[in-house]
Amino acid sequence: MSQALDPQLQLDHQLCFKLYAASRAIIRGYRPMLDALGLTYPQYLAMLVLWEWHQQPPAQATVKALGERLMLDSGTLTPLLKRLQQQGLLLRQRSQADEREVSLQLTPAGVQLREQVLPLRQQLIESAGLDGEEPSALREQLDQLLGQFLQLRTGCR
Amino acid sequence: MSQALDPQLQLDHQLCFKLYAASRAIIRGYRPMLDALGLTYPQYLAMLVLWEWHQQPPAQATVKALGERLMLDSGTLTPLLKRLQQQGLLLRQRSQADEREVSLQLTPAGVQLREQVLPLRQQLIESAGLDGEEPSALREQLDQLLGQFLQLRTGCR
DNA sequence: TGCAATTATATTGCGTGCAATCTAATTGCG
DNA sequence: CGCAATTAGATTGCACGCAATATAATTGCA
Repeated sequence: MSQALDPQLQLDHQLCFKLYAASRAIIRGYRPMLDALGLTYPQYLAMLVLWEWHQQPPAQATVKALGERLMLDSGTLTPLLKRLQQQGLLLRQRSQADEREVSLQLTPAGVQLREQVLPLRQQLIESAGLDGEEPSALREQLDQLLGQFLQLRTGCR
Repeated sequence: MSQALDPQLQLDHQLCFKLYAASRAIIRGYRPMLDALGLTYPQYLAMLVLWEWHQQPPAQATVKALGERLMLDSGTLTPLLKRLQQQGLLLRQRSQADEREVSLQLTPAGVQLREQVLPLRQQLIESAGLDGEEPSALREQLDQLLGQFLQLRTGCR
């Protein structure tokens, strides 16, 4: 009696939903680790970049550069970075050369926090039953997909 | 002079970041379509489920059932559904049999909105250069990944 | 039957995402 | 040089996500 469902519009066929759900599920999985670090998930991503920059300083360690790396804008980053600063993990200061820019640098506490991550991360990977090699194919496909959508964006300009 | 970066903690090696970024990029891509429909992305997902239910009514068309389908809780869904109701797309009413439950049903306007989706969606797919077949492998891998993380959750209980 | 445990939803609070707007600094062109 | 255009951040407003808590209805067990 009921009509066949249009597969185009079935939730379970939507790649977008799979991505959305998988992303949230993984972030949920990170929660024990992040709670131990006292960070939210996007704060953790920002710290990953700042830790990289600490080891290999980039030309400009600014809010803009961080935004490009994480694909987030200042509307998201400004309050997020203020919270990390309040936690004593980093400093935000206007650069003298160009006062429009705000340069970011880790405090010693910010640098030190990194040492807590690796063991927690190992624990997370083990409890999730991921061996770390497995998801590389998935990662490549996501890169490709992301590339397509970024081209779309750029192509629209 | 600079040390080698620990690949474990490089942002670009994090599957979680790829998923997070890809999910947001795709949602950005949906924006023109969603603006035309007057829906946000999670509202659109909710409507996808309600349209399915309209064609194949489930045992219980409740907030709880919707939450299980979308993996969202009432803290997210209650205000979202209130907004859809304000837009005249659905009705929320306590069920007589069990007054704890709130049953959901589309209004005629809610049912009709579906007809606007298919052409807009076709347009989106074309402009993104996706032929619709391509992402099926990715979808399966995401399913697998999601399954792993859900097992993790369930296993913890 | 009575009352504790469970269940479904609602509410509150906080931290994003992101569009839109604002401000201040810098650039670049006539 | 002077001024319009651009650029980097900050701010505002709105809608999620989600943890924590509250409330009301239902279940189930002694």
